[in-house]
Parts: sequence; C-alpha cells; structure tokens
Amino acid sequence: MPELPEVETIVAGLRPKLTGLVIQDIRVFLPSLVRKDKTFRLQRIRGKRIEAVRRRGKMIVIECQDRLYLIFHLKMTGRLLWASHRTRSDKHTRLVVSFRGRTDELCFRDVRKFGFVRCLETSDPLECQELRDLGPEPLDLDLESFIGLFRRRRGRLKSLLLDQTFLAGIGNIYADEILFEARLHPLTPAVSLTRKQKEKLWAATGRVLRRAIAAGGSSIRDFRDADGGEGLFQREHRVYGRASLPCPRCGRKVRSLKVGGRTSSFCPRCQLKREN
DNA sequence: GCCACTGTTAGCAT
DNA sequence: CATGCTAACAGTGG
Repeated sequence: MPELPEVETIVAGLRPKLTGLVIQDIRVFLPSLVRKDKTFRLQRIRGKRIEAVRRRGKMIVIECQDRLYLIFHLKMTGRLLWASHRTRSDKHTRLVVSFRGRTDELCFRDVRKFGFVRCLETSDPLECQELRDLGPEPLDLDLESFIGLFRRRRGRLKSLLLDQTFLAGIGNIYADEILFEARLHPLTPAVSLTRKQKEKLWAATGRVLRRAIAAGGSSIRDFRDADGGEGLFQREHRVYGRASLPCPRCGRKVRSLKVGGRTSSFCPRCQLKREN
C-alpha cells in the first residue's frame, strides 16, 4: 500500500526525529527480511550517527555516518514507526532499531513479510541494485522529460504507470486516480497518446501526488504514518475502491476491470479510450 | 471451512 | 529489450 505519497509522509515524519541520533542496536526478528545481507552486516551501523532520511520511489533511505545506508521497502503491508513499547511487542514487528539516549525506537512492522531492509556501504547509494533501475521521480520531472519517457514504450497506460522503471513511486491507487484526473482510460495504448494527452497526464500526475502528500497519504487498511496516524486522502479518492458507486464528476457508475492482473477502477463516461 | 481478493515486485517466460 | 504472468505471504470478507 505505501506508494509515493505514503512513503513521503513516513519520511517527513521520521526525518526530524531520527536525524542526528546515534544507533545503539538493531534487533531482527525475521531473518528473511534482511535478504542477502547477513544479519551481522546490519550490525555495522551500530554506533553510527544518522545524517539524513530520504525517499526514492517507494524506498526509504536512511543515510548514516561513514557511507553506510539503511534501505527499507514496505511492499504491501509494511509500517515504519517511531514507537514505544506497545508497538514493539506487536506480533508482526520484524525489526527494531534503538538509539543512544532514547527510549522510543524505530520499529519495522510487516504482516505479509514482503518488505525488506538492506544495509549498504557505498559512496553512491543510488547505484545499488534496488535503486539503480528506478525511473525518474514524478515530482521532479518537467513536461518535456516526461514526454521523452514514452519513447520505445508500448503496452497499456495503466501498466506503464505501475512500471517502476518508467516512473518511480506510483502504485495501484494513484495510477487509477491519475488516469481519472487525466480523463484517460486505463487500457489506452501508450503509443496512441497525443501530445495533448501526455500533457494532461503529466499535469494530472503532479496534481494528484501533491494533493495526496498534503493529505498525508491514503489509509485504506494498513498504511500508518511514522507516529501511527492515518492519512486522509482516501476520502478524496474519485475512482479507486469505488466500483459501482457514482462517478463524482458525471454520476455514471464507476467500473472496474483487470489490467495485467491488477484491479483498475475508472469511469466509463469520463475516461474514454479515444478523446481529443 | 473454502475460495477469492488485497496496496508490490522479482523472476521467469514470451 | 520490452512486456506479461505468477509466486512469495497473511489476513479479511463472502
């Protein structure tokens, strides 16, 4: 569930709390979460000070002293919480980081166990395997660069928006909301887009993501911010999760279909396959 | 109880 | 190379 706006919300919440703290200990309760890093390697960040907390796509990057980095991916159900004892004792807590002089800790909780953490020693964290292949940040992209992304791209618009090598950070909720905002059908072949439609898609992407960040992300089921609070953007969803309910724009019933195995909700009147 | 569904993506087949 | 399916897992709702 955590997509770009949710991860941005978590990172914004953690940054003022974590920056400058010195890591005391890391306890791992689910070894597979550490993937190919051995648990002992994770322990190298003990004693290091946190220098920055950043986001890249849906990944959380914690920069520590001496070119060491912690990288988290929350996948579907992960939470990264700044928390006290109650959360630490939750049965789905997979990893806990403690800090010098603090009783609160950083807790990684993940019901479905898809999430992971990595520890890197590198002068350029963007070159690691998890970050290297990500497409550009949608909110840093000017219109001409956005249009350039469509070179050699085929397939359906919905699948393209979900492709992290095309744009980083968009998932199923925001793909549907962006397509509604741009008034484009999810099955539209990417190659068929006119320049005008690409401009609309670019503008819609920026608007939807910025509004979602301002609302603190969408809490459908699992998402919580770094303090355990819920986002508010689910109240503003126009099509996601609203199949069979009236379109907020025209009143027609919102429909859903599967695109590449993913549910896609859209308005059959507002989002025609061919338009303009 | 059983089955279908869920916000992600790595890995494999085409 | 690009694109399309599925499995990995646990929980929820019909």
